[in-house]
Amino acid sequence: MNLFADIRTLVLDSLTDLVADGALPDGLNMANVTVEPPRDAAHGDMATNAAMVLAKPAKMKPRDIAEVLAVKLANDPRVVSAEVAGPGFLNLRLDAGVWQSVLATILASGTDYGRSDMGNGQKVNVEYVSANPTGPLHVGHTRGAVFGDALASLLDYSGHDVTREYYINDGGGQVDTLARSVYLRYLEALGQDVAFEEGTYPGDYLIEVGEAVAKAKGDIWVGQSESVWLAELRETSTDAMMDLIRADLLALGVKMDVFFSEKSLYGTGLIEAALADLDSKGLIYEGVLPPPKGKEPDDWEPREQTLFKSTEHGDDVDRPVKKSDGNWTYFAPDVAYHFDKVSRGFDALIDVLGADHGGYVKRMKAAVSALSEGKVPLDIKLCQLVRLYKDGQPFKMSKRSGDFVSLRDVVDLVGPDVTRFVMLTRKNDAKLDFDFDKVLEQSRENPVFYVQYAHARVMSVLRKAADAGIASDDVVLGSADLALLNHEAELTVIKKLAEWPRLVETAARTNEPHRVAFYLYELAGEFHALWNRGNELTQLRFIQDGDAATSQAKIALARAVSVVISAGLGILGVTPVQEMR
RNA sequence: GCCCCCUUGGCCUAAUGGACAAGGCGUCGGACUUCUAAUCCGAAGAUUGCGGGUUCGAGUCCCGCAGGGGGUGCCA
Repeated sequence: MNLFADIRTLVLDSLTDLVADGALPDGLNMANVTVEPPRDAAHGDMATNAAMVLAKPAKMKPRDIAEVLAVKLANDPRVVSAEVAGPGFLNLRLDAGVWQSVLATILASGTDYGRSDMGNGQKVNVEYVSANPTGPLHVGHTRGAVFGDALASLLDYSGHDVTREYYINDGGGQVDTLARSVYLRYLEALGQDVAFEEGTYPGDYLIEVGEAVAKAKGDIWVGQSESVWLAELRETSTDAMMDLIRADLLALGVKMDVFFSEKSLYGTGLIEAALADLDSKGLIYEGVLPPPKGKEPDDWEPREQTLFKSTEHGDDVDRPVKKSDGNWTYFAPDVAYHFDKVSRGFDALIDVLGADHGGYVKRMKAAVSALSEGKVPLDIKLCQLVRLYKDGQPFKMSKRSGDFVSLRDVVDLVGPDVTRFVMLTRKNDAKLDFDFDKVLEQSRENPVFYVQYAHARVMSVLRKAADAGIASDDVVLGSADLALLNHEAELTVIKKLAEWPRLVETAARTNEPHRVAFYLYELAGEFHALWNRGNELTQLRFIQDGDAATSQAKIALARAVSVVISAGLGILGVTPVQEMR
C-alpha cells in the first residue's frame, strides 16, 4: 500500500471527471502529475502539481484548474482540505483516520510493508565485486560488495527478479602472476630462500597455499620450468583465492547466486560468437586507432588491430578487441560475458564497479546496446573510494594482505552490520570516510547506532509492556483503537512511516540504496523526538498506567516504527538489535 | 588534448524538475524524581564554484568557464 500512489490515483480520477464535466479539455497528458509530501509540513500532508503541469496544454491559468480540482478532491472522504497555494500547488490535508489506518496496514503486513510490484517481475542481473582472484578483498571491494548487495535486495523488495553475480577475472595475465607467486611460496615451504621481485604478489595469504602445494607435490617442481607447473598452479591458486574471497564475502553476509568464470569463455567459442554477433551487425573491422592526444605514450606506433565500432553506440573512440600478439584484449571476454547475460534473458543489467573503471563505462554500454539491439539497458554504478581513519588519522593496515586493508580486517574490527550500514551512508559516487572509532561510537553522530538505538527502544517498550501485563503482540496491536493516536507529534511519525513505500520505489528506480539508509536515520530521528516529548507531556508516553487501550494504540505506533526499521535494515543486510549493551 | 565524476553554511553530507535548500559535526543556550539524557528542544550560520540558457518553476536539465579526482591502444 502506497498512500501517495492512492492519492495520485484520486487526483487522476478527479481530473478525468473534470474532463467529462467539460471543465478541462480532452486529451491531456497526465504523466507528469505528481503527488508528494511538501518540504514544509505547514503546507499540508500532500501536494500535487497537477494544475501547473496541465495549465499550458489546457490553455488555462494554473490557479483556475487548481480551484475546480480542489472542489472535486474535497468530495473524497479522505481529504479534509484542499487549498490552492503558491503558483498553483494544491495542498491536501488528509483525515487522521487515513494516517491511523497506515499503522494497521504496517502491523498486518510486517516487514513486507513497502514491498512493491513496481518491478513487474523483471529479470535484473546485478554484477558486483568481481575482484581479480589474486588475493583477499580490500576495503574498496567492500564498498562495492555492500552497495551491490543492498541494491540487489532493494530491487528484489520492489518486485524484480534479481540475480546476484560475480565475474571471476581468471583469464588474464594476473593469474599467471598469481601462480608464479605461489610457486615462490612453494619453494619457500620447501626451505628455499626466495625473493619477491617486482611483479609478484608478496602477501602473506599465499604462504599457506604454497605450503599446501608443497605437501601435495613434494619437490617434483623444484628447478622445473614454468611450462611444467604453471597451468596446474594457476588452477590451484585461483581456486584457493576464490575460496578466500567467498569466505570474505560470507563474513560480510554477501551470497552470490552465480560465479561466472572468465576462463570458461575461452576455447568454448563464446568470445568468437559474441564478436560474430557484432560482426554481423557491421561493427567489427580492421583499422588503426589515432594516438591519444596530449599524453602520447613514448612507445606509440600506429598498428592495425581488430576493432569494435563502439562509436556507433555512443562511445568516443572504437575499441580494440585483439592484442597485437593475437590474444584477446580484456575487453573481448567482457563483451562475451555481457552477451551471455543478454542471452540469458535479463531485462536489465547493472554493473557495480570501482570509480577507477570510469573509462570503461561507455564502451561497455555500447557493447550491450549493440548486442541487445538497444533492448537491454545497462546501468553502471561507480563506487568512489573509501578513506580509512583511526584516531582521526589516515589509517593503513597490512596484517596479512600485503599493502592494503582487507575486508576481513574491517569486518573483524567493527562487525558486518556496522560495516554494511556505514558503507551506505554516502551516495555511491561520493567519497566515503570510514573512521574506525566513529563507526563504533554510541552517539547521534553515528547513524548505525542512532537507528539501532531507536529499534532497541521500541523493543524496550514492548518488554516493559509485557511486564505491565499489557498484551502487545502484533495481532492485538493491529486491532487497537488507533483513533486514540491524534496528537500532532504522533501523526508526524505516522506520516514518516507512510513515506516508506514511496521511498522504496524512488530508491529502486534510481538504483540508489543509500536512500534507504538516510530514510532510516530520519525515521529514527522522528521516533527519538517523540520519545523525548514524553518527558514533558506524559500523555505522549507509550505506556499509560492503568489504560491498556491507550497504551496499546501508542505501542502500536512504536511497534510500526520497529517494523519499518527492520524492513529497511533488512534491505541493507543489517540485523536490528533488540537492546543496546 | 579528449571522456567521465565531483564542487551545497566554518567542516562532512542529503534533496523522483517543485514552494522559504534538509540533517549531522562544530559554536551558543536549555531539558534527566522517566518507557535507557547513548536521547531531545532551541539559536546563530547559505546568492547551492562562476556566467549564460530551457522551464510556470533549476542545487537538479542544456551550453561555456574555473577548481579537485578518475580514465585515456597490446593491465583487468
